[in-house]
Amino acid sequence: MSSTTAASSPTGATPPSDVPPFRYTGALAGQIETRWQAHWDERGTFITPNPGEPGFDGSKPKFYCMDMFPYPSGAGLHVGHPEGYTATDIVCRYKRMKGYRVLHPMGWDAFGLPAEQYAIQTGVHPALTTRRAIDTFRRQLKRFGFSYDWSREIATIDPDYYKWTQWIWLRAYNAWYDAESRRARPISDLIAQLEGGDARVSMFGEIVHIGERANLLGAGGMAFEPVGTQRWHELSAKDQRRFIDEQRLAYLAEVTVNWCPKLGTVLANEEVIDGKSERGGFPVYRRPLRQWMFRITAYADRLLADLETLDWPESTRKLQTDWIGRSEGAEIDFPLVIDGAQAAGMIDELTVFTTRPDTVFGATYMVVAPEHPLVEQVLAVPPPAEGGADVAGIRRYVEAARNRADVERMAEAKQKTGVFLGVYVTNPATRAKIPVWTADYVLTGYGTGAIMAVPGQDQRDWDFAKAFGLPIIRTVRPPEGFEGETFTGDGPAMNSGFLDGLHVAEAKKKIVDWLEKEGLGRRRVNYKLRDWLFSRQRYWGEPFPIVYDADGNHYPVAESALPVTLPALEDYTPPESDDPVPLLSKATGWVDTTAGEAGVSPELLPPETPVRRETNTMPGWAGSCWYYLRYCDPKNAERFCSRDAERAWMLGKRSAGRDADQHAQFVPGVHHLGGVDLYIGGSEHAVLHLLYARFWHKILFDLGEVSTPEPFGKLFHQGMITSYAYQRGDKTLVPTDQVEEIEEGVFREKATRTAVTQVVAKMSKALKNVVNPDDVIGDVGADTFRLYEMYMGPLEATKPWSTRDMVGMFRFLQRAWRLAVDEQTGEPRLAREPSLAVERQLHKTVAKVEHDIERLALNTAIAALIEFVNTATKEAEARGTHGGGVLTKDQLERLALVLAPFAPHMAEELWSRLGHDQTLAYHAWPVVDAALAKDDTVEIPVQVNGKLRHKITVPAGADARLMEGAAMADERVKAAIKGKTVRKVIVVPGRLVNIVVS
RNA sequence: GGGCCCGUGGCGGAACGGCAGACGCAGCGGACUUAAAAUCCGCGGGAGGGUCAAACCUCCAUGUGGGUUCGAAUCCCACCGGGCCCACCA
Repeated sequence: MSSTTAASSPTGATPPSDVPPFRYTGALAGQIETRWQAHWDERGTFITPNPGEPGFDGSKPKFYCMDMFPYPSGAGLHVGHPEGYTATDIVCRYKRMKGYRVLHPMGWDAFGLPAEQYAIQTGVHPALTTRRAIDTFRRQLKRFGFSYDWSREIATIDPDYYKWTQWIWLRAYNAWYDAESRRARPISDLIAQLEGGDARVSMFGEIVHIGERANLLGAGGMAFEPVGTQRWHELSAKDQRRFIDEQRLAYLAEVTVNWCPKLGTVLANEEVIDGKSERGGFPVYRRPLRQWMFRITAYADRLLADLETLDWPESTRKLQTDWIGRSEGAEIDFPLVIDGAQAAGMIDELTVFTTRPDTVFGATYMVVAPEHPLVEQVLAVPPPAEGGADVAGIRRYVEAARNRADVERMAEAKQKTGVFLGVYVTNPATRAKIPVWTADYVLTGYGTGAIMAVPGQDQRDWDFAKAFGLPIIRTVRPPEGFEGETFTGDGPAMNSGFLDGLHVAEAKKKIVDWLEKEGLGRRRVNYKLRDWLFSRQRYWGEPFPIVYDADGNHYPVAESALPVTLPALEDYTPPESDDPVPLLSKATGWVDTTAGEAGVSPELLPPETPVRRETNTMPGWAGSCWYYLRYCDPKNAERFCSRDAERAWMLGKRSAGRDADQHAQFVPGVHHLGGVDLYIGGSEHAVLHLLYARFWHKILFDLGEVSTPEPFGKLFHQGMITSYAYQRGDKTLVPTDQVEEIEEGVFREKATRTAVTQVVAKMSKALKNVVNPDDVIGDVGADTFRLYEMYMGPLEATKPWSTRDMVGMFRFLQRAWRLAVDEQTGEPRLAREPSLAVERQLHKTVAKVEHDIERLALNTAIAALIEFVNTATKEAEARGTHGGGVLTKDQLERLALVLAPFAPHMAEELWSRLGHDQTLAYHAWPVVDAALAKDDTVEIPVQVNGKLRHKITVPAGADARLMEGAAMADERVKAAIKGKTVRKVIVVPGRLVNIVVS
């Protein structure tokens, strides 16, 4: 018996000899469960055929139901894992009985840092430790009796799997985003356009379509022969190559990265929390580095717009919306005041993005990010030292800003820092000459990396202006008596020339119209979302299918040569360096090869060409971006997923309503939103995984590889399972094993005998309040465990684990068992005649369970089952049928069927004891007789002035007149309204009567 | 600093704007037992009245204070408390 379940466990001890042989004990539950699990495994009960395979029935509606696959850690499952898994299992088992063909797979998100860090310590290959962890997870999951199709099991570390991860990446590498048609297209289309002369290249490296309206920056709507563009054939081969490489959806770029020396890798913005690494909490520094990027920004508008079409939690849609961060505003050009010589190609104007163009009259200075090109230019060609420009000071500031960890920057966030660059621009509205500063409160990645500072209307600018004595001009009149600093509310414009008197909205419109007319600016939508940094310096990830020649040009590995397999290393210790060095560079024999060996197409490079492999690897998110597609066809060697299989499982008719997919039909070739029908996982993935996967899916959709625009039609987050913990007066937590309960609800710390209070906290090893699922199942069985976790509360809620409470679910199963099975003989207990009351209750229960499963209210569904069992048990008591049964065979069968999604092992056992030799997994769900599910008469509360006075009993279908009459005729109601004037009578048929008197 | 969510018995939680506390745990009482465990049955928000005991009756109760409504745990506003997320995004 384990230490985690209290001594009060009903079943843990060896049963004494007087326990009936067929009593439902933990031991019997264990026998029943392992027997049925073996049965399902041997018969392949939950193996799901694909189109073209025997047993596939395309006439059934599809239901694709998926869990977020786990990272198999060495520690094994914790109680949080089975929460979501049990919920999906219940829904899947229910849907099968409802006649759906159900796809319910499981796999492993197996690349990741812990295995690599373990390898650094021990030298054991991560593949080995990961395989072991997977075996443990699989064994543990099977013990829960989840109805996964294990024949579809995948792991992201399988070369057969990551071959296709690399393949999809190559598809993105060989694609570009066509802004005209708003979709990704093969890059060969772009080359054909350029070669055919339909498009040109602007001096800013943008594509200009001939005959279309030019989208050239500052071109002012020019058509035909745009100035400053070049014909494709006028470009050198090198420039052509560079241009094409810059257009790719997966592209290489020198970017400022988040470098984490402790982890020995760079991190995506999403992986940096408060300037520290999400994993480990180590400091993160900014470094310029040449890295693989994903052009997710090209999809910002579609990722935003399509959120509306998804049946997702509101909170998650909002998180993604905020992350994408759309804001409408304008770009405004501020020409540089040029005093000295200006060489060709030098910056001569500063363009800023602002959401408040109406405040441009109040722009008294400018700020650029320390990484802004203007800073480089100032350092290279120092301006005249007018106004105290100090080149050495600028250099010092910029260096410091770059090398400072983000944590430090944030700690200092309130204290504004910056230096004057010694240059000026002209405010296009006021024609005033205003100074340009650099400061780290302006971020390089957002907008243009430069701002116009309006201290009167922006608190950050106000703080900066105060710190450096810069002028402040209010451009919106604050309300009477306003005593704050910056005023950000609405009000009439002031000090703003022709805008004066206009409120913010009109002022914005007027100024942008003016700017556009004058060619000084333009309307602009800006997104917070930045391109996705996709390189990591780790070992345990997917290698890129890329090599470099001696000149540093990159070449893709041909699709036919995939996968590029990860080499083994002798030593996993990261290279000693202050700068990011990929771990794979240690595999010198693998890194240095030839184009032919690496599998580069001979059309791109002669096979003997010496090449160096890309040594960065893909981040942990890569494998999870498309695993739901691989499940559809996990063994396909020709394609990541056959088109038939993809359509069979992803394409489905869905309408917007939550429960509206009940009668969905699979119609080949018809275009619906579709995707996974139910995806359950933690809300910690609300932005990262779920945004990345949507992005990959849209690329595949654009390239014609998948048939739906979104991967996950319906998403649901299960809540966290927490635990009780104990808190001292100073709010520190005491490990659970150092606390004793001295009386009901009163706790104290054993060592000090001081009182502690019970609080709810995350389970943690340090607090000694971690529950091991294996122990619990060993005591009470998987069915009880499943019921307990689903009964704890609403699926989405955070709930504390309480082992003590589990006995309730065990007792329920025991009562259900005793209702059906003779504890002495093991024979079914059958009634000859059904009780009408019990029959009615059964219909009600089936209806309630059905309704609740559809809305994922599994706790109340179980409550309904308990009520039925209690009703039937009482009926048995009343009849005195201790030896015989109270339920007929038919009723017991229906009980087994509705119990099956929740406690599948017991349900199968009952089903087989009732004489069936086939599994109930695909048996039809019991039909509800609506007439029987309703009572003949109902009790109706009668209120007087909204206060409950009495109850009356009326026929179920009673109309308002009948109800009012019955209420008025009731003696007690008469007494309550005696001597008063009835003003109004409100009757809600079937619900209540309210008599308003005075 | 901004945003979102949540406050209901001793505990977990029920409750399309319509009987607050379903169901479970813990507790109490009883049955069975030499006894205990297990099991089964019953009782259960608070205060007061009523009764041998019940039934029953009255008032107060969903963090606090307002509001909307015939009627509010539910909708709106403010505050208090707890949690989560984002955070110099111009």
